Amino acid sequence: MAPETRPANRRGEILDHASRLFSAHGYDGTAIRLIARASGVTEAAIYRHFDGKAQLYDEVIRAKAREHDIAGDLAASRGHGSVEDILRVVANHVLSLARRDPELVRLMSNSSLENDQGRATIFREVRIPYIEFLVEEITRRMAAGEVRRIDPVITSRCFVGMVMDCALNAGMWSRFAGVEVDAQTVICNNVPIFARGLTNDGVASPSNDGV
Amino acid sequence: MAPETRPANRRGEILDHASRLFSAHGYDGTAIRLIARASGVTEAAIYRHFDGKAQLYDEVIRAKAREHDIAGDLAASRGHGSVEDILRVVANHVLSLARRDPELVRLMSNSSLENDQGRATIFREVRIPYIEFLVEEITRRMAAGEVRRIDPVITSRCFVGMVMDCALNAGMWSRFAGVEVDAQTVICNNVPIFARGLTNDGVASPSNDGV
DNA sequence: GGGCAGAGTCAACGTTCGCTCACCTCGTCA
DNA sequence: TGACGAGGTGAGCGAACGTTGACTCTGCCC
Repeated sequence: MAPETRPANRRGEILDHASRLFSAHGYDGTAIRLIARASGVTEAAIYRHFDGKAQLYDEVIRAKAREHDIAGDLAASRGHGSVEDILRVVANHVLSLARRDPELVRLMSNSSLENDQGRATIFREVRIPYIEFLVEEITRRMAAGEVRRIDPVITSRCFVGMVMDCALNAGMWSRFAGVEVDAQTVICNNVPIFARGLTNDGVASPSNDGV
Repeated sequence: MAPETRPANRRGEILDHASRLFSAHGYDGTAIRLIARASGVTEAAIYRHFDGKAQLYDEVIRAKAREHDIAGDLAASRGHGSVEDILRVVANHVLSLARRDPELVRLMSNSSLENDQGRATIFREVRIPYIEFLVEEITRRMAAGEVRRIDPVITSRCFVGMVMDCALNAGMWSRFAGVEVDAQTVICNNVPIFARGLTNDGVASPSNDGV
């Protein structure tokens, strides 16, 4: 077959196609042959760029996770607003990330036990930034008296877990309840509940309450 | 090979071994040969009992999910105690289920996208019972004025999602934080937060607060 | 006793898997 | 000009995969 024009970044192309296919069919369900065909090269060419399937998968996960600067995005909101505002920032970011990058969502829910390392990589790159941001904010506000005495780490992990679970299982919700639930509706319902449970006075916050 | 004694319930034995292996290695990662060897029969024998690998997997999921009568367990707590008590019942049940049946947990987090049906089965058999119980309880207590005006369905789904995420990712927690967090500690921290956010007066409940 | 159905074995089918080898074709640079 | 390395091809390796067909054994019913 005539290679009309040889692309400058074949490696990146392979990574893109591999990412799409891995997220669609899982690790075991995606054959190197398939990635090669999608990338317009032979399998041997892939082995010029990557050491093997496992390493290719790891690179896919790493690249996908590093595409987003979660910690950087969140840093802009550091120390601003009420606890409720902070929770809203985190929830909004998670859900918009899931909407913008469905492949990442599928990789997150796909990571099998064989590839425990990939699972850990996603956890570290995607989940930890949210948790650490939240821990810091909650701890600060607990010291200031805005937040009741709770365990900031457990609380942050569980809140992030709740939002992640929401993003991961959005498809299931519509399947079983019939109705599609908007992400904003979920946030408007749940963030105030959590915020109210966290704050010291039982009232959500001095911010706007009218929704 | 001499069949010393022919077991009465070969089919059940195969299901058991298949369940263990599928939960350990995933769908694609578990070969029929492996299940056969573990069950002490040949592969052909498995095809005497099941139509194929996909059907075997589906039966595994179905059997595993039906092992537990979640709705029946919860029914005993219907209408009793405060909202906080109800949340605690649900959280306790989920986490004790996860502790008693690690295979189920692994099947839940393993279900790949190829086997979307298995994923839906688990969702329906395991998650829905919790959600429906919670929706009913919250709706009742909202009518009675104990609970603020929120969306019972969204709230229930998110609470169950939070607890499920907690159960599913317990292994990751210990890996990244180093310390193992006890399930009871998580419940004692989070259930009151959620309950306080739900109730009308901002105070958790008339129940005991001393922990 | 004879036929039969269920349960199991053995051997193999065709396919797909991850991966490798020998070879080719460029652009680069001394 | 010519050596060379990066990047690509085509063929094919051995192994593992899901699945099947022909056969055997065994207990049960007529």
